[in-house]
Amino acid sequence: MVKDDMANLMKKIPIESVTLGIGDVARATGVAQSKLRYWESKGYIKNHAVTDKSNRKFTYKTVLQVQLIKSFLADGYTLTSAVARAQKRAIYLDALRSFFEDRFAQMDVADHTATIDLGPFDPTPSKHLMAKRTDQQWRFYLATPES
Amino acid sequence: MVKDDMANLMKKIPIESVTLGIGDVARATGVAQSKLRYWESKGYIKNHAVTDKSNRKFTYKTVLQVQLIKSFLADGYTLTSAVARAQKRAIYLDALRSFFEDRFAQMDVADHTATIDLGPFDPTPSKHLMAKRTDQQWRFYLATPES
DNA sequence: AATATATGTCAAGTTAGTTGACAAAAACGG
DNA sequence: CCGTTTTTGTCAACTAACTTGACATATATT
Repeated sequence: MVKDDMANLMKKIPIESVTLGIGDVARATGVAQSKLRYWESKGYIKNHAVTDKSNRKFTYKTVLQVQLIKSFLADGYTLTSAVARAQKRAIYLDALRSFFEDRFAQMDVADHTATIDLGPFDPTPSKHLMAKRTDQQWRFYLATPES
Repeated sequence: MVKDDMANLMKKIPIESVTLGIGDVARATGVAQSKLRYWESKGYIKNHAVTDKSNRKFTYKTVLQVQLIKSFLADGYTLTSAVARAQKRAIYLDALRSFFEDRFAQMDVADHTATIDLGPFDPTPSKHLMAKRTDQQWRFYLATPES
């Protein structure tokens, strides 16, 4: 049984610190590099280049943003409104990350089962909320924390 | 209030499909490119290059793996055993992802609160387990799903 | 129709990554 | 401790990836 502090690892490599090149973003999203350059020039997506001479770099968050813009464009929105709509949804990633950092206290993985300790279950704080995967399915239950 | 199917977006861009260059991995982890090349040559980390002529590509999972190997090395483990130890923890990311795909039915974000519907609470399946963030803190509660 | 927005292409130049060779630490086995 | 193997760094020549700017063009917008 492997037992470890997963949240700690995730904090060592914040997702914002992982950047990728324009080719990687284009491949992942199916959006042409020329579009990405134009969108960047208009300030719709952010360039995280390390120096002013170096190549463009983007984050995973931008990848999601680009994917969103792409689908809104496909739905017939103009670029400007597609960007605005994508903007509102960008906060999801932040919310998601804060949830993981806040609540994934501990995680155990054995051969075929995984268990996540989600910390105190607020309606009954003496018990911990646990999630367990068996047979490809996650189920919740309450447990009294040890020690 | 923005309301949308976030899990769906994340599924459109599986994290494994996002690849990054060796420079990006080196920057994110602080591990030298020469090390990464050597580790790859020994099969400790996987190269996802698109063609046999093109440059090395790695995934976010590899970034975590590299970070793990690095910390085990710093703890005094040999490279071989650091790799073995990192291997066991690599499944965390898969477990995390499967939890997310399985359980993040819906997510709502308003100005200062975020709410995640985690689906039926198995001890009381008629109610849904909800997570809500207020004041930078996530709390769980049960709710009767609407319609 | 005229103008502004959005995208594609191409060439010449720059930055990033590759390989192979070599050197040299660091770990290992006896 | 010594010889060997593993692991890492550096460097030069080469290739791949990306950049910019110019131009063409298609698609809105007014």
